Amino acid sequence: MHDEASRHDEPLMIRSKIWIERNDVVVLSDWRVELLEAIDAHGSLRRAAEHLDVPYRTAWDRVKATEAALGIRLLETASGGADGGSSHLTPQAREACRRFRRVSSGVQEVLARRFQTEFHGSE
Amino acid sequence: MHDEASRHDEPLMIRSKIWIERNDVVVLSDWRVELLEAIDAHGSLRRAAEHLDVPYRTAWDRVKATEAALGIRLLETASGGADGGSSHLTPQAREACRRFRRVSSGVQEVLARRFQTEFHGSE
DNA sequence: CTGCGTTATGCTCAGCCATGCCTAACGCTC
DNA sequence: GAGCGTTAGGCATGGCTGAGCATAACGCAG
Repeated sequence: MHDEASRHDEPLMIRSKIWIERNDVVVLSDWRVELLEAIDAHGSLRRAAEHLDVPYRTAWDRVKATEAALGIRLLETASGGADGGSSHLTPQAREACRRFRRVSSGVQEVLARRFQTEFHGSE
Repeated sequence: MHDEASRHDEPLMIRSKIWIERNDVVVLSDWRVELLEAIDAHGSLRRAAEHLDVPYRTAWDRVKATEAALGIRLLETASGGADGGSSHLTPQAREACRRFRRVSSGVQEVLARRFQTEFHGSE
């Protein structure tokens, strides 16, 4: 033990995660919303995945899991064509993202401010 | 696939985690603070562990990890004696808990209120 | 009809982490 | 000194998750 990997030269950081679940399974999370927004921005699941530096397989899994948990269709996809294919968000997907953003907005900033006050960036 | 475990009869729930880390290792978290407070309340690591329904081994590991990451001594322990032994928080441990509580206080309530507004308890 | 890039999905494997089991030391009581 | 309950820690194991690999289908361009 005592690998001493926790060197004390780096500063402390406050972090947080926010998600929605049902029956102990994740329905929506900040990361998943990021993924959906990246898909929307790139028009492609594959490009979104590599933009977030996560395997395509993983990204696809999460989208499917989210669709199942949320019970709504999130993507309108097309395979084949000049560009190989595409993925776009459904209106309900965009609405879900917006709602989630409204729920979680500002929390990290509040935490960062309080953290600064209590731990003043060191310990 | 499609194990259909995500039945839609149960309501959605908003959840969150808050923690402090350094160099990607957890230094303090809401769960760890709970553990420390339970130790303080019971005067024993073992009783705190079973109160939180977690193996003693795990609880002890987390305390040690927290001490290492935080760089301060958290427990004053004694083994042997009439009661078998005891664990009590050091003043610095209590101070760390208080600070963390001040940082994270109220967040869950705010999220719950917003969540209620956006998803009104269903979907 | 061949090639290309994307969607879609199954399968395997490795790594991590929690859990559990075991042992030792301690110090009080009887 | 035997017993008890607690702290302290080593070690094995099992399960879950992510990552990687493989494959098929699709539809347009050339």
